Amino acid sequence: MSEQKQKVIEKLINDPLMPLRHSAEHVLHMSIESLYPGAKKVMGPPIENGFYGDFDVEAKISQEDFEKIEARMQEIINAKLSVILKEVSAEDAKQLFKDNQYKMEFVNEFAGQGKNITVCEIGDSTSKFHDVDLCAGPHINNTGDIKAFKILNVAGAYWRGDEKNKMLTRIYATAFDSKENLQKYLDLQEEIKKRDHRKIGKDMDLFAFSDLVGKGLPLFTERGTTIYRELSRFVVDEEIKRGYKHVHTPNVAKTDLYRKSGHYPYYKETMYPPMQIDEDELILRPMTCPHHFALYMSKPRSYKELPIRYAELAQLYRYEKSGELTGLMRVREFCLADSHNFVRKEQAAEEIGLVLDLIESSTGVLGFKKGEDYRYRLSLGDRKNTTKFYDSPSEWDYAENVLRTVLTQRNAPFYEAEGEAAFYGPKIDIQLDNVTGKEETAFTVQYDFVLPKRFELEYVNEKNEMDQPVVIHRSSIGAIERTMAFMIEKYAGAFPVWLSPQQVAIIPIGEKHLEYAQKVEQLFREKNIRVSVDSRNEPMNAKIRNAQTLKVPYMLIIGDREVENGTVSVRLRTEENLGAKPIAEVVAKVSEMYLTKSLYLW
RNA sequence: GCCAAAGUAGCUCAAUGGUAGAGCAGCUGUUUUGUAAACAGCAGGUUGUGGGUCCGAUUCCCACCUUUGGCUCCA
Repeated sequence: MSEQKQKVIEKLINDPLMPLRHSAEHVLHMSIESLYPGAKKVMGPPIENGFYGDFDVEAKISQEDFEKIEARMQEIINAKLSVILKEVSAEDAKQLFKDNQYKMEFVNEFAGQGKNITVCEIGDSTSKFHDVDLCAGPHINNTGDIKAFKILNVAGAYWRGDEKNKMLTRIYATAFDSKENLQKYLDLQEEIKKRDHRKIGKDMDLFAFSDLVGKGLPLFTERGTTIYRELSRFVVDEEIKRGYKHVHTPNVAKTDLYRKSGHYPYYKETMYPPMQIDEDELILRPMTCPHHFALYMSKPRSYKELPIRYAELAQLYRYEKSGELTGLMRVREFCLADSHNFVRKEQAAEEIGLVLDLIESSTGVLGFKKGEDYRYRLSLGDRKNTTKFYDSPSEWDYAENVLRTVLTQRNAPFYEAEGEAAFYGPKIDIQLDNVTGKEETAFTVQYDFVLPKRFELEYVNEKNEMDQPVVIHRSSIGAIERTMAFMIEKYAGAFPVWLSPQQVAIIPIGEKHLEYAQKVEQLFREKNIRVSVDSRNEPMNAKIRNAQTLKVPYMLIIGDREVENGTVSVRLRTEENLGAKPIAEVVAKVSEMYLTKSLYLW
C-alpha cells in the first residue's frame, strides 16, 4: 500500500465522524435495496467529508429520486436500529451472499487470504428493516444517532475501477452529528465554489471558451494574457539566470520522430491524428523531448558542454478525453515550461538538486509553500509491468535510488507512489491541491535512461571516447494554463501586484480632476505599470466598487485636495485607506512591489 | 469515452403548450459626486443546434453539441 493511501486511511480512522458515516452508508444501501427490488449493494466506504455507495441497479437513479431515497433513509434512522458487528465463517458468508456476485468475489478473496470475515447486522429479523452486510466496521451502535445527512450527487463508477468492467451507480452523500454541522459543511462548499478558477475567470474576464473554436481550447482575454505573459517572462528570466538555454522548436513534427522516441505506441490514443503533407505524415506535438534531442544531435557534443539545458515554453497538443477537460486545469492545447537537461550520469544527482532549487524558489515567488500547498511525490516504476515500463530492473533501481537520495539529503518530505513513473524512468512530482482539495501534478522532474539510448545521444568524454548522457526532463512552473488555474484559486482573483491584470485604478472624483489624473497615469505608464483612469461619468463610489470587484490592488482617488497638494489618496483592495501621499512616493512603492514580485501591497 | 444532470440577453436569474421578463453590464441624456452601486430613457433573445408530436413548442419527445459532478485517464 502506498504511503499516500495509508495517510488517507489514517486521516479517516482519526475522523470521529467516520463510524457515523460508515453506518449512514449502510442505511443508504438499505434504502436503495428496499426502493429498487433487484438492486445489489456492491461496496461503499466513508471518504473525507462523507461517503459513497456503489450499486448494481437496473433503474436509472437521478437527482429527482434523492427525495424518496432520503425519506426512506430517514425511516430507517427513525426506527433506531441496532448495529452489531460479528464474525462469521467463510461457509456462512458464502451462504449469506450467494445472490450477490460482487460480495461473493470479496468473500472468496478474504477466504483465500485466510482473513477473518466480519459482517454487520442492522436491526433484526423482527424489525421492518433488516440487513446483514459484509463489513469490517467501525460503526455507531444505533442508526438513530445519525442526526443529519444529505445525498449530494449520483455518478457512474466502474466495478473495481476498471474501464472494461460494468459501470455501477455510485451515490455520494454525507452525514453529520448535527444539522448545524451539516449546514456548516454545505455553506463551506458554496464558499469553495466561489473560488473556482472557472467562475473567477469569467467574472474577472480572464479567459473564455468558444464552441466554434473547440472544447479544451481556452481563449485568453487581454487581462488573462497579462498573467500568462508575466508568468512566461518570469520563468524564462529565472531559467536563463540559472544557465538554461531557451530554444524554439516546431509545434508539429513527423510521426516517425515519436516512433523513434518510443512515445508513439504508448500515447497514440492521446495524440491528435496525423496529417499528410506531401510524402510526410505529421502530428501536432504532444511533448517536446524528441525535438530537443534532435537539436542536441545537430552537432557533436563534448563533455565540456554538459550540462546542456534546453528550455522552451512549448505549445503542446494532447487529445484528452472529453470528460476529462476542466477549465484551465485540463486542456487540449497548453504551454509547458519545459526543459531537457543533458548531463553525465555522475552529474544527475546534482542537476536534480538544482532543478528542485529552481522549483522551490519559483513556487515561493508564486506564493506556494512547501508542505502546505504542495508535496513531493516520488513516482516509481513497476518491475512487473514491462509493457508499461522499460524493462531494465537494474537501471530502474539505480535511477530511483538517485531520486530518493536527492530528496532525503535535502530533508524534503515526500511519499512514494508505485507505478506512477514515466515509461522511460522514475520522477519526482510536485503535487498541488486544487480548490476542491483534489491533488494534481503541477510540476515534474524525471530521470530518463531510456530515450538517450533510443536516439543514440552521445558526447565525447575526456578520454576521447563516446559516452551517453542522462536526460533530466523537468518542468519548472508546469503548464502555464494549469499554474494560472492554481493561482486564480489560491488568491481568489486577488493576485500579487506583479500578476494583477490591472495594477492601479485612478479615480478622479469629478470631471475637473481628469486632467491631473491623466498626468498621474502617465507617470505610472513610464514605469510600465498597468494603470488606467476611470473617466466614466459615474460617482466615485461606483468607480471604487468597480475597481474593488476587479481586485485592483491600488485605487488612487483624486479630488480638489489632491490636485491642490500634488498628492493622490491611496486605497488598497484590502479596504485600507492610506490617505494622501505624494505621487512620486506612490509610483516608487508600486514599482518596487511590482519589480520585486512582492506578495504584499505596501 | 462511460454514468448522472444542466443549457433562457454579455453576466446572475424569472416565466409559460398560445413565439419571453427583471437586476447588473452596455448605449444616450441629466447629474460632477470624498472611499463598495446617482437618476431617467433606449437597446439587447429564432429560449444551445437539428428533428419529431401538436392547430400552435421556448415548454413535451428524440438525436447531437457544450458545460458541470463523478468514473477511467493524465507522457
